[in-house]
Amino acid sequence: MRADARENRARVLAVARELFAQRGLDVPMATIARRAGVGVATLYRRFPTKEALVVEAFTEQFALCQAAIDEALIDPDPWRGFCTVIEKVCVLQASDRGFTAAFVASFPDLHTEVRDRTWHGFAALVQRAKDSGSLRADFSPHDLTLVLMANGGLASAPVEVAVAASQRLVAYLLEAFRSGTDQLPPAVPLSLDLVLR
Amino acid sequence: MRADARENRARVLAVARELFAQRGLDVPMATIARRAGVGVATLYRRFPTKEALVVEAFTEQFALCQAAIDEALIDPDPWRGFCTVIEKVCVLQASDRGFTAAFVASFPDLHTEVRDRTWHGFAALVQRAKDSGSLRADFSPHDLTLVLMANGGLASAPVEVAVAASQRLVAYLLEAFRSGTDQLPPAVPLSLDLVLR
DNA sequence: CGCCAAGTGGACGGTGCTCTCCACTTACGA
DNA sequence: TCGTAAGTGGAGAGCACCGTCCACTTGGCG
Repeated sequence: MRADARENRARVLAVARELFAQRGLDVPMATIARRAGVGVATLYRRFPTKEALVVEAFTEQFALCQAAIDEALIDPDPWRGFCTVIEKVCVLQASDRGFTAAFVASFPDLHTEVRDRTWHGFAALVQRAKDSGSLRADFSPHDLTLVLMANGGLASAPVEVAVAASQRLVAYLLEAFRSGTDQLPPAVPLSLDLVLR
Repeated sequence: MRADARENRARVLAVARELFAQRGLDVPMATIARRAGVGVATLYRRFPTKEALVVEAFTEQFALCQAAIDEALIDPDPWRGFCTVIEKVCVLQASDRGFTAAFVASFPDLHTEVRDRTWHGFAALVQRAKDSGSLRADFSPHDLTLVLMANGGLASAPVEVAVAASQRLVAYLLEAFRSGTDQLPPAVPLSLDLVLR
């Protein structure tokens, strides 16, 4: 690959990440191209479709999620590990407007590879937290999806507001996850497949 | 207005309500027209713009929200009143895919008239619940918006799933609203203006 | 230095949407 | 029954977007 081409590709990706974060996924490809100082054709040569660009632009964030889980599994305090994961992922989601959309948009592709690993990691985290007595027994791993979807609902607000709101929401939820005095409606098996439509 | 015209108008409105609930607000006007057995022109004659149709289609639901608050203010048990409002509104929102979008889409029009009334009603409800000692003191009326936005995030799932998920989410949140042992991040003044973009 | 594959940009086709225009039809008062 | 204003449907204007095509430019190897 020629040097100038590689540079252009990198610039496109950077611009895409920025615009997706600020304005969500419905930024026109032409806008991204213009802001990156290239023509649309260049953009499409590197990323055959918009979805491809989206996926590539967000793989970094997905890796961060995975890393958060891995790290939490090492934390000697199971409850703190559990909380940290939820807090980290929610901040990530709230501070990047395209995150949720990218997540579902790319799900058919991530397929079982990354997905199952993340899921099992989180399930383990949940079990550890339950065993230590800090997480309520009727918490379901599916509740992670519940949290993600709920938190995603904040994305329509401007970023700083969304982050602040997300922090308060997460604080409320974590408190509810810990105490566990009341009877809950049954857990809903929200595999993200469902969400994907 | 001629009899046949009135009938057509009603049919359009019914179809619109149904389709918006099932599929969200991005149903094409042509689809609504076809399903109602009329041409697009007829539709546009009655509702000069798509937004007008949306607003008209959802005024019923808005009234239901208002009624829920009024009713709750009469409830002798302040905490039960508070819970009922949140539960009712959230179910409404989760079972109708277009609800949230319609809510924000029509906000500039509802303007101060309905809006302030709803807001003051809810604030009163909150105060009552706090005074009775059942609602945590650091709960903010702005947290209603927080709940609405979070609950709105569930709307991308199929309706029955969304309702079930919403019920569990609300149960978690209400528990957190009641107990109130932990320190919270500050409330975020999420006036819906902000959400509107 | 010169060649050419790799790279480029902008015009353009295709699609799907909202809303308008206008020639035609129909309810209904007189 | 008949005239007419109210009502109607469908074609299409206008717009925004995704993705393609092709004549042109340029980096960098030999």
